[in-house]
Amino acid sequence: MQRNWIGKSVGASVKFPIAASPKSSPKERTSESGPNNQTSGFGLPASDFIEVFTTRVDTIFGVTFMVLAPEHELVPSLTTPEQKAEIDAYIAQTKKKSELDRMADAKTVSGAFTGSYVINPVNDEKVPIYIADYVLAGYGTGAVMAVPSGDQRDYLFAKHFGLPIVPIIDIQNIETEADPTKEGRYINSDFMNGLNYKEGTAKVIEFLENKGLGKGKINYRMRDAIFGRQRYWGEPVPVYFKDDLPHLIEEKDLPLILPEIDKYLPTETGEPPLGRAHDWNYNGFEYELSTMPGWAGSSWYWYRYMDARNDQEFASRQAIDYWRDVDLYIGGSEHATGHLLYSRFWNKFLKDLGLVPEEEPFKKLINQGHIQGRSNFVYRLIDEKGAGTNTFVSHGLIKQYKTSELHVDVNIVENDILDIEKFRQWRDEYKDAEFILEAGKYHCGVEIEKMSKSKYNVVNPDDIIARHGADTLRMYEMFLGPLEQSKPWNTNGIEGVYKFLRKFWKLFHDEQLNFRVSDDAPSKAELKSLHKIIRKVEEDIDRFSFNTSVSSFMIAVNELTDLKCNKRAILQDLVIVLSPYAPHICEELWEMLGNKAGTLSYAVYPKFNPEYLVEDEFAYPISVNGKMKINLNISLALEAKEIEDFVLASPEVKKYLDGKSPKKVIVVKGRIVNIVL
RNA sequence: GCUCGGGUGGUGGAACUGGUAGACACGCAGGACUUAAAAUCCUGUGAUCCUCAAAGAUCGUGCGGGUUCGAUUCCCGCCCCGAGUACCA
Repeated sequence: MQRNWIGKSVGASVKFPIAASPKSSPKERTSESGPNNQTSGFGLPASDFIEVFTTRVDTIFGVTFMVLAPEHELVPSLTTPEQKAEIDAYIAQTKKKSELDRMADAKTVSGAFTGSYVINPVNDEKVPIYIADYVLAGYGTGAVMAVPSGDQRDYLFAKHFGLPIVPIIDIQNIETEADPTKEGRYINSDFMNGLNYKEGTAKVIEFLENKGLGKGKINYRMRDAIFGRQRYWGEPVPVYFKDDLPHLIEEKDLPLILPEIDKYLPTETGEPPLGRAHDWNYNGFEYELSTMPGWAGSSWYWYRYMDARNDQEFASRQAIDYWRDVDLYIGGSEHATGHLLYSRFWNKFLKDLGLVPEEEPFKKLINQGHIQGRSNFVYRLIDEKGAGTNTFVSHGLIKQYKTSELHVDVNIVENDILDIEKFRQWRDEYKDAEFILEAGKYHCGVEIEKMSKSKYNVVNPDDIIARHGADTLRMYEMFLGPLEQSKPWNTNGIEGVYKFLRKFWKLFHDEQLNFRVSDDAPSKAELKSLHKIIRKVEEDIDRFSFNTSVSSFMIAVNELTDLKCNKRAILQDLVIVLSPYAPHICEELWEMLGNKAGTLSYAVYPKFNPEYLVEDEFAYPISVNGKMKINLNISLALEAKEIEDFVLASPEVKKYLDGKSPKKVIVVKGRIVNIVL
């Protein structure tokens, strides 16, 4: 995602000489363009050329016009007297359009002819110069060489203004739209004719370089790089103005602190809020009134966290060398292109200055998913006149009726079944509502949307905590699925987690719910259950897979319940392992087990002992031609050849062999046996 | 258009590094306990076919190919959904 945002494009920069027009001599143009009359990198006056950036310099023989952004600095000097009215009108029209309109309006073709021409450097053809708002002043040079046969925007523009469209590649199909292909061989391209894309590009760049009119170039585009904000909350910029020129304030006067102001609004004259400050100046000189954007601080704040009370420097070298970088960054993917990109950028800068040790600021990044809303609907019956009635049709039956869909509060719906009584109480207008039911129940429709009050799909966690407790909510959030996945909030499965916690509690209690834990030595099976979960949770935490841990806890508690296990030696360790997932209930049980209250967080995580998990037999799946047929219990002490003999000799397998001898037998010890017939 | 995710039962999801697809949970169905309900417990639950039953067979991880003894997993080509972004030459 960041690659896309940086916007690297590999291409070439090409200069198109402006054709001398009889009505405006080069001299006049030079005087008009004033400060632009500098020499360019090519050793010629900049204003005698229009420079463009292109990623397809190979298509230069297909150029049939040139387009400048309306804001381009050469527009006034290029406009001939006959075209002045049209150009002025067009510029006025684009200025009126907001940035948003311009984007929304992307499909409408508009533009105006300046009356001037440039010379195509490869074939000396005169090419008309237009202006159009599809060319952006802020990107490249604000000018494009238009190749209507290869670029769709140029194509539409050419069609609209009746400009020629010249095919330049033999296999190009340009009947209905532009064809940007790189396959095929060049035509209508003079010295490039017959060459392919790679050869042609090299050749044309060589040609332009020899003439001093072009060179290969890589363009970058950095968005949102503006560093000033006209608002109060932000770091003030340590700059003052003297004779209208900006100067940095002395280092000894840092940090510059935000001044107090009466209200956080622009001044009456339209200055930013800092303009309201009284006596806020630098030795009598005015400060810059903009403040820094949010990403100024967010691009390096983790270093400040390392040494927050340091009033001498942003953080001491000692602190930075100790903490170095951020081990794990968890955040939403909406930060991937903004905050996280700039953070890397700043960090590389700080590294180059030798102020920080690491090239990259974050070791690991996780984008957590978003919880979406899950809306429920009821379906109101419509009468012949098209008016809504007070009768509601269950979702499965709506095809048989004419209905309109209405959002219903998800808090009066359970597992998509509407609580009819609560619905009647929900709003006065529904108090006499009638229902057409399916098997006695009203089924609601479902849709995934943003969580929003207007959609009545907002679920308040407090309600869930009141009903099931904070541990249930916490575990259910983990149980829902992988951390990185977005999904709708849906409490349909919450009962399972709630039941699990009660079952867990019951392990420590007898049938009358008296606390009862035994000090007997644990059995092999109990130790196996415990150590399976110790290992599983350790692995799962390492890969941030919390949903699978919760499942495994359920398995462990189910097994221990079946074993009727109430042994301290097992349960105390289980409490420790479960405590990050269900801290409240575990803290309670920890204390009941006789430990000092509040010390569970300091308990040592139990040590996994693989010996308890050692098996001496394994139920090998036996497959025939890759398809699983049966399981055979075989000692794990046997080696591949012995396993093969055992399997082929067993009567259950002989049935599948049908008297034939197998072509091949694959044995993977401890995993599988596959017989190929 | 581009970039990044994702597609597995009725549902949320599991499957380590190519090795028993559907763990765990919800829902549903049936049963036990109960005057009843709640709670709790037990059994079943991918689809199709076959059978009185037991058992069995075939298909099955978005679609089409490929590699492999073996593919949800690897490769090639598509389709669909979600998020972000966009006249960027």
